[in-house]
Amino acid sequence: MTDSVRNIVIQKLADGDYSCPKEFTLAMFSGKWKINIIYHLGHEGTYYFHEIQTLLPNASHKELAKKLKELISDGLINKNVENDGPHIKVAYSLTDLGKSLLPIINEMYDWGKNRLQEIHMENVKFGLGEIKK
Amino acid sequence: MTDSVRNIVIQKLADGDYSCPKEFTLAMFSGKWKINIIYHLGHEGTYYFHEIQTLLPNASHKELAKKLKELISDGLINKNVENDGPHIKVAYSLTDLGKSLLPIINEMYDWGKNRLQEIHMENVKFGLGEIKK
DNA sequence: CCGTATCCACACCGATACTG
DNA sequence: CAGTATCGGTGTGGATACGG
Repeated sequence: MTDSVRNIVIQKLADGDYSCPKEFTLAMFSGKWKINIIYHLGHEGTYYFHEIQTLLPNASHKELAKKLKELISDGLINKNVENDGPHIKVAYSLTDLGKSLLPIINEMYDWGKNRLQEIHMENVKFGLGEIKK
Repeated sequence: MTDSVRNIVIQKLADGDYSCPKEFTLAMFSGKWKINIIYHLGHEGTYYFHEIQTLLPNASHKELAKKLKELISDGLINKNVENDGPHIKVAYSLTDLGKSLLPIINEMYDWGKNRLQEIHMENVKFGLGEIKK
């Protein structure tokens, strides 16, 4: 998904418009890969940038960096630069604010899992001709 | 926000890829105005198309119709056409599946409300110079 | 190793207008 | 009243490359 909600919300805040709390929350994790980043950091702890890359192999280097930057500016994750030898390693982890989002994301996970199972079963039945509908 | 998650998820389903339940759920209500539509229908019941238009005055006629159509095809809302006199009235309401999404949206509302209050207070304090940071 | 810039394709969404 | 088509501006995100 894209991210236009986030820009709209940012604009609203700049205008002193504090309406629509649910859109604000949605803006936190809509935007490609964000919900996955939060989920992984929430369930498995700290990751280095290159580790996140391997966790999300389809995410481009550029977008990952961009989304991590946005998550930082939204206060959801921390960044920690380690000067480890010749190269730099950057560690990311959830802030307390980021952690407070986990219950919602977990609920989304559960809802989606149930719904996907339903759809899958419907498709199988449909494919076998057991349901005409 | 935009809607590309939804297309990605639809594509995944077509490919038999049932991974990433949280992205699937996210795809249900990301897309401009969708979360507001679900919220209103969930809290206040059935609305006619033109009523939804007045509830969301900034939403264009076209996008509203499009998003409602998507919500129907996702199984979240029902459509009911009434032949009421010279003109047609179309009533929309949540399905049981749509209702099952309300706890998540309500949690998003609460999280956003709290967070917006925090931000607002920080800004006020910052504006008054009470916090340097 | 990590961040950012450029270029480009494409999807979204608004305004508008036309149909039933 | 409700749905759809067209056109055009704009934002998103991928590939690639360069800088720190």
